[in-house]
Amino acid sequence: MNGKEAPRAAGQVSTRTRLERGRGALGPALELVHTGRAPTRAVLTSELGVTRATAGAVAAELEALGLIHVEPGSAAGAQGRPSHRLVVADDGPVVLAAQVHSDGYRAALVGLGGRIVATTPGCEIVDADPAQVIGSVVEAGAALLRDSGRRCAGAGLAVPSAVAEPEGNALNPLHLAWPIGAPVREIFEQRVSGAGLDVPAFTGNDVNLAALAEHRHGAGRGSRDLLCVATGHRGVGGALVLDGRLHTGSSGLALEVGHLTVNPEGGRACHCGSRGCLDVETDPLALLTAAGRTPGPEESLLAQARGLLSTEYADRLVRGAAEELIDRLGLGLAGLVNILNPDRIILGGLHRELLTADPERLRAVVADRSLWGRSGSVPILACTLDHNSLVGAAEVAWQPVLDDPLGALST
Amino acid sequence: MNGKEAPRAAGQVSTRTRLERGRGALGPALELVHTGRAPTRAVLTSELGVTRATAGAVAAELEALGLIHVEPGSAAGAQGRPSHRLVVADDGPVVLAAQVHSDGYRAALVGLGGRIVATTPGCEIVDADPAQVIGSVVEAGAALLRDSGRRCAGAGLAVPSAVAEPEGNALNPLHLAWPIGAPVREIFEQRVSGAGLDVPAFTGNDVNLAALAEHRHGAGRGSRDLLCVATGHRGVGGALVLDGRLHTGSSGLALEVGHLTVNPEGGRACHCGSRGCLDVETDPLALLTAAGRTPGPEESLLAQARGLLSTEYADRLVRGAAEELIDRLGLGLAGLVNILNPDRIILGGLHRELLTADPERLRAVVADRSLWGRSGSVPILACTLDHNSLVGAAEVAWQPVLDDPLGALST
DNA sequence: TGAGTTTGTTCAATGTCGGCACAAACTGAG
DNA sequence: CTCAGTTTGTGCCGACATTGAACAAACTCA
Repeated sequence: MNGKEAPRAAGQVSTRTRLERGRGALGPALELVHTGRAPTRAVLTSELGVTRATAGAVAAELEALGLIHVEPGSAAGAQGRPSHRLVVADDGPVVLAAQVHSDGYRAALVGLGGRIVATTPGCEIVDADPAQVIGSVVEAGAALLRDSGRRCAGAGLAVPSAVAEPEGNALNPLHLAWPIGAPVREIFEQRVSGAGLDVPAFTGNDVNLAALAEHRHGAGRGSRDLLCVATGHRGVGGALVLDGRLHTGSSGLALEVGHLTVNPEGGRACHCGSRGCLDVETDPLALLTAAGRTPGPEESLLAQARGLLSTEYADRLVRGAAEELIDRLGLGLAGLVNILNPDRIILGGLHRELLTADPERLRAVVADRSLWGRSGSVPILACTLDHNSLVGAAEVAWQPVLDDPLGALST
Repeated sequence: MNGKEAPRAAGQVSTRTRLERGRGALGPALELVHTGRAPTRAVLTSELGVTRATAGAVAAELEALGLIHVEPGSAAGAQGRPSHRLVVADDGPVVLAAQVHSDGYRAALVGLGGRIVATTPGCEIVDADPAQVIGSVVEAGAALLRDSGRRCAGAGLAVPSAVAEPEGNALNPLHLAWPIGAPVREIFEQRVSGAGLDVPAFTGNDVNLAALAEHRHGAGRGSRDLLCVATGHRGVGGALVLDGRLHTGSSGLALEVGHLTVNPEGGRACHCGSRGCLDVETDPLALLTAAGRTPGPEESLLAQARGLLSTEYADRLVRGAAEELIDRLGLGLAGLVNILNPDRIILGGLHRELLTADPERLRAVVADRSLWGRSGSVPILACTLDHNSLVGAAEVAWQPVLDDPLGALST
């Protein structure tokens, strides 16, 4: 108990320890390469706002970590010495991405840059128990991982439900027949570590994750205020990406846009108790019934609705139904524009098809019902990424590495 | 043209120059003192996450800049050596804050910590020309500044209109009889520099600025996702403060909540062409007419509505009118909660009075129409600051100093 | 082939911040 | 009143990321 031999450990320790620091610009640099905004070392230098010396050191360190490759030379055609190309390492670590939706589940390995390295085929769900389903998809992903022999840096899961923060419970997995409040994050974390993976695991809403993926690798690139609205098989989801970060609100429930009123004169009854909600007015079932079709059991509602739009759009009834949905969707988007003032809107699922069917009509409705200035003429684009929820699940799994490559990979 | 004598200046210069850097933690430290979150040097140390040595150096530098005072000792009652108190300098710089609303204008000098150092009485508007009005309020502020003899660090103006970014035009100054699109920022900047003040000048919407002020010094302290809704004399405004920063959207038009539909069964006609908008259903005029009163010309509508609530709330007709407005307001807030998922809501203007009249009713409506989890039980509080728009105008004027004290004050 | 341009590399200098030791200022018990 | 215990302020040194500048390398164009 001699003070000299046992100096107090709790003296004036700062919150940031040495280990988790690493080189300061390492994270931002990796994010620039990851999102394709730094194709060469020269633009990395200017994007980071540092000297060439620092950028060189940072790039070298990322290469030493096995995350990127620095490829010298390459005839650029421009004047001066060609800059080294920065590319994502094709033999680097991957993350395990998983998605569950009302029609099935899928697992994949995703590298930096949003590249899907390997994927399982879509599997059907045979059990309504969330622990079973999540266990299956994690197992499928772990099998992919074993086959690939690559290092795993994290795991992410996309579910078709709002996920409450900070608990990680699925609050409305209505179309999965899961119990309300199912602890999906806890289940996923358990299954991931149960599969022998000692990596951080994240769970999020599928539309949120899709928006994140589109922001980094798809139609949302470069946007600072990105609004994403999508309908999958049933119901409508929304997401907002602000300054490159997903905005999920204080408890993960932001952008639950399904119950915006878009049919003031009544409309279809919604399970929320109200009528004319975006959820029931613009989803695949709404299109089918508006077109006078009775949905069959052989295909998913989304597939049937898509088929209707692509093959029978000339039909007067189908076209009328589509225009009705477009008007309703436009009303909902205009309401969101007045509140959020995004600089870009991207649409996924059936909404994507509605946009491509008649982009002018949708844009006109949004502009007409938005109030002032340029907010009404916000660009509306279609999602461009395949499996964007899956890639989004990978994005959140990558995030710790993007924030602090040295710290996340040293463990 | 000798390369040796004239070295290229554009070599590998980084974007951050030496002058605008200053000590790294200087800005965060000043913000902590400014918002009252660092009353002593000890908590400054822990809040910044640095060592005592660094915190001491930072505090000393802020004192050398004349922004704060470091007062040694002060019997704290607790164990150990009492920590030096950090207080805002009462002889330091001030900013010029100005506000224009439909009833008049006011100028003030505001120090750090949101302290109003001096203020003009409320002045009536005699001219509908924005340049005249803004000129008058700047002149009044400049006179205050001359009398005080203190240094001016910036200027801010609050206007009752959406302000489009990046131009700074007032898009809906309807109740001021200003032309739509009046270049208020340009006018304000011109008048400020015309008054001999070589300081940055900022212009914003009054509710936005009020929300910022409440976040830093009032009912919004500590909130990470703050929603503010307020009605002044006519119309309803909203604001969102995310992580301490005002969220104005991509072109300054976010949170234009006035045209949310809150009366689905028709309701009053709004100038936007629709019916049942929040704007016309919950403003002072709506209360007066719902209570069967014809507004008189002697007082402002807000004052008359406030008077009605405070003196005649026992009246069946008045109470019924108030409850109708509360239900409509609750419907609007619930819609915003579903989209934004704030962790706190604060209400200003007449909405504040409606909340205090029957808080339970309002909270019940919001909870009933919000969808899941805790998002519906979000705390709803009344604004607490006097002149919060004025203090908010000061906040944006202070912002450059808070971001980089050394750079902002060295010029 | 050489001038001009742009980029990568090396290295010393700089400034910030962490870690440590010690002094200072208070409380509370005997 | 004194002394142990606790918490905070200060001075000093070292680690280290980053700058700045000089120089080499790689390409285009005349």
